Amino acid sequence: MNDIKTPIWAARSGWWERLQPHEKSRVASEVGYQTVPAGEVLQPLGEPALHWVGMMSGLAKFTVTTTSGKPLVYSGVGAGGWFGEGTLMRRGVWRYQAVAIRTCELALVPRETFLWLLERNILFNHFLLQQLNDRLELMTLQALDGQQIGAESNVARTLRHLFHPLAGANGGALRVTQSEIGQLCRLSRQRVNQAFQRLEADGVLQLRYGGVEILDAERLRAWEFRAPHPKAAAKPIATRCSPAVVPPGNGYTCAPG
DNA sequence: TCATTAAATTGTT
DNA sequence: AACAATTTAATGA
Repeated sequence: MNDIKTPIWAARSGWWERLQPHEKSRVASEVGYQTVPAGEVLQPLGEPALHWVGMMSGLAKFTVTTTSGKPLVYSGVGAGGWFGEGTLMRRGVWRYQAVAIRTCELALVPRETFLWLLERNILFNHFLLQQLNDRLELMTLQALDGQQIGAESNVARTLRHLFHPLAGANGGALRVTQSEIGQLCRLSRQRVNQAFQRLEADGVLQLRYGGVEILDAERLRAWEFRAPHPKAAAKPIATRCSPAVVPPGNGYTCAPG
């Protein structure tokens, strides 16, 4: 009775070990599986979300359709990642599309099972909070793209987001081509290649054929906030004070030069 | 197991 | 975008 069948995706799921034994057995007995070929959607837009979706293998991009009709890629998910919890929690319909960049093998946890865990297991809730917080930070930083953020920061952020679920597993090896990274952060493959080489020169990763190996996760994270132009970084807001702007005797002093 | 070929991916311009 | 070089995967002897 106590022999719980451990699904093959459990080790890298990030949340399986947080379940009680009887919770594990329910999930293991109710989880479903599906394979989605490259280029097809993982979940039908506009229809009620029926499952919490886990990526056993493959790579997918999240897109929304803008008013101009063109799909806008805003995030991605790789092997070990799970998505759909937001839509499940509000018991809503899919408002975004997940499109398979490569063939994806999915694990599907039924909605009722997910909501059941959500109501009873505090450790499971902590996992979801951490994941939602990660995604919130990811998108907050995306607002800075093209402004004070360089391509290296963009690539570093996308890499961290993708390999986070399986950090530690595979020693940080991530099977993602440079072209696929380009799709996820809307950069040309060439620019991604350039960014990769700079990151490799800094020692944060090792380039491999068809993937990368993360060597230093902390330094990779530091790249997310590095300014693109070191020269123009140290510019004070005001270098000179004019008497017309700051009248004398108000307590302010003017910095020389 | 090895050699040959095609396909995929990378690095460069 | 185009090109050459490199790596992997597939095939058959």
